[in-house]
Amino acid sequence: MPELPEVETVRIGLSALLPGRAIAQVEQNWDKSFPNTSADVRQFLIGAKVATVARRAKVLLIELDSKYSLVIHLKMTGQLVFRGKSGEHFGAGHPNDSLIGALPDRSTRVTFTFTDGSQLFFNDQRKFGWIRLLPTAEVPQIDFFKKVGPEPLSTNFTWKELGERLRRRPNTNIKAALLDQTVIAGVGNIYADESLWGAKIHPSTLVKNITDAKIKKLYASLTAVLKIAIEKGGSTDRNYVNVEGKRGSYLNFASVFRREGQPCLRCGTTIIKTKVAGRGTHICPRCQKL
DNA sequence: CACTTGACCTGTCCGC
DNA sequence: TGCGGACAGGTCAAGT
Repeated sequence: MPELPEVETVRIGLSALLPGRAIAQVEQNWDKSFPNTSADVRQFLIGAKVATVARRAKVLLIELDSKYSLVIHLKMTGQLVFRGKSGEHFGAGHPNDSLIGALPDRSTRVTFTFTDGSQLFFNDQRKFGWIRLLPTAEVPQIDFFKKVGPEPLSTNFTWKELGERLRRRPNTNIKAALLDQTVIAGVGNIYADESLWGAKIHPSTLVKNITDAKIKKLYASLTAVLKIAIEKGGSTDRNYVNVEGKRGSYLNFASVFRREGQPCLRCGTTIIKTKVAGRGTHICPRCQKL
């Protein structure tokens, strides 16, 4: 589910809510969602205060004042929903806009309760997501962070670097290369399809057959799509919600994702859905030719 | 080694 | 309505 824009939206939400709050209690009903608890919980989690909330790739980092951090991956259906103690409302808009009802519910895997009575719920229908508690200094050493590629929206990420990194996978198709987190961080199925449409590249095109001119276009469309998606609060296809339980609106502005059967916004040709790199893939068959 | 496929899970939707 | 199968936004491990 959540890709870079969705995780960034959650990070922004948590950054406004969590710092300064101290954890009083942690409950879980599915051990695999938060495997390393026991002794660590008591020593470095209970009583610890949230310092900052950061993001790298699709991973959230909640840094505590105990020199430990909560490392969270939402995978396909993870949600982090914050609730004040009864009656207390946080965030913009009406609380009834939340897609999530009373919590905990049947998809709640972990519940963090803060000393002021507020709560953070980790919901995860498919149970693929996870939370780890690690010493903050060791976080960059986990396998995923050692291998993950650069942040596409960082100021020093250029079209040339995108090209160099993509071309380490010359014989695979461009969609699989974009989805490969060791090539570039944070791109998933939605924004791969959106950015390839923007650059008029067929997702099955082998990387070695893509020109520099096309790489430049892809860089421009990818960075633009990610920025717009963050502005729109991400994409809600099925499960994704922000920390208030509300949907993101990017799909109202999407060019191809979930628009099969509808006209291409450039040429009017009907958008089709196929399968590339094992994933549902949306293309304009006229704008994106092999 | 480069690349692709299956597994991890639950829930929903579609065709018979 | 019931039931089987396909599919869903991610990432690893295992397979070719």
